[in-house]
Amino acid sequence: MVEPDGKLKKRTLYSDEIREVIKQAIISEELKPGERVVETRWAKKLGVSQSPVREAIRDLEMMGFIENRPYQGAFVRKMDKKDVIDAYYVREALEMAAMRYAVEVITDDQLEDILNVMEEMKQAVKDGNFELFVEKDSLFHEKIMQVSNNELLIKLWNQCKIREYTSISAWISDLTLETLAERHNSLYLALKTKNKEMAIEAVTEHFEVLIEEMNNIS
Amino acid sequence: MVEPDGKLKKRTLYSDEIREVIKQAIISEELKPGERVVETRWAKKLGVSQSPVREAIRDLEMMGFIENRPYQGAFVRKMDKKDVIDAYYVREALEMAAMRYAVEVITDDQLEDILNVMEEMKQAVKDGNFELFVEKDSLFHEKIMQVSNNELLIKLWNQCKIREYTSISAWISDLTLETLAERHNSLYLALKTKNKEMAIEAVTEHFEVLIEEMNNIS
DNA sequence: GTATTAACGATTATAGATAATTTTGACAAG
DNA sequence: CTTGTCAAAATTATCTATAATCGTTAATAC
Repeated sequence: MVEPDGKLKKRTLYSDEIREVIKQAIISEELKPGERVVETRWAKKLGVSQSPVREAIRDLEMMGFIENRPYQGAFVRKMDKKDVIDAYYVREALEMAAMRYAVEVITDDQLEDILNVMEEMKQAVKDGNFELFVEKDSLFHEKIMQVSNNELLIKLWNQCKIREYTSISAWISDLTLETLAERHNSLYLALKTKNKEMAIEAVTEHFEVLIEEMNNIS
Repeated sequence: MVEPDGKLKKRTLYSDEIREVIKQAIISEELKPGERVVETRWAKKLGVSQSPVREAIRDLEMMGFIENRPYQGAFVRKMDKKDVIDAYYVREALEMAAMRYAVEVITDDQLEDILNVMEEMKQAVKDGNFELFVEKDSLFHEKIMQVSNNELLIKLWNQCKIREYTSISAWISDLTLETLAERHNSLYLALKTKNKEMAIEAVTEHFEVLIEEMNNIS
């Protein structure tokens, strides 16, 4: 499988890789909301058979990117304002659960790790690097979730986090990134001081603001 | 497709049906935790091809029944005490979110519906019908979730609810079913009086007790 | 003209066969 | 007795082909 020039040449693509390709197509809006995702088309396009494409589509359905109707096909999920707000409510519940537990068990190493991510996030804002900000923001919350050490919690959280991708770019411009970044301070502070009430307050406020801003778009 | 005797004779099984068959095998412990679920075996056993069995297994993985490792196979998930407690914490978070919203929007019809289910649940206890109790208990909570009108919330809740199946039978005998049934009263009352604080209190207590009892087992 | 049905094309879902990967077990070397 | 190598067996992942289903359009009956 290793060619003379040292490059890897794979015989075929795995369903995981196909999933990522289609996912990127959705995120980049190459595939638009409501549009159909035809198994055979993508199979031909990627030079693979129908089976792994089918699996990829099923995975994307579970992740919330796609809606699947029996014998009718798969469609890129349309996400309206309510969907996004609903997702925020769920995320609030899950991150609240994580934080309540995290303040009791977080280690110094984990605290430092999270602080670093927050600094990188602020730097990304200063540099005006939107992509990097989104990545670091996501990582910041992910680190907190991981402290909870609750596999199921993390799994579900990942499923509702996804829904941001397609919407965030639409409204982020109306906010100053700085404000968003600064808001993570209180989350970090609650963890650092191991203050449960502050943690609850911080999460509540974090999402109140996000939901509020989402409501003001229309 | 309809035979002379009037029975339906299907050409083949759909993956959904296969999923249910395997799920039942897991719940009934015909397939034990840790045991392997071999695609080709089940295909032969059910007289279908590998494809729909594979899909069924993937679905069961998403539902938390099965653990899948690439090129190694699928195994019935082992569920230890921590897994069950973790699931309770997540359920608490999700049901809390649902209740907070439900008290504000619940209609009289929905209230009556929930009351009826609660009565049926208590009746099942009186009759000593364990299976029916579990079904009604599940339905009770499901109805509350539905009031929230948050699709994502319901979807995730369904995923963590599943984890009870395999564990509940192991410890339920140590509790009086009556106590369990009675505990739903405060949940209903909070909804009826549309009292947010009472709702929060009720959910918190409900799961505190469940988690406590889970901890007191082995 | 409208409603109902039949046939077609496109696509999904499954079947049957092949390729890729891991696991197992026998055997040899240390 | 342990470790490592190799081939065979078992199983997963994918490929190709076929069957089932849906949506549409055209034809027919009323």
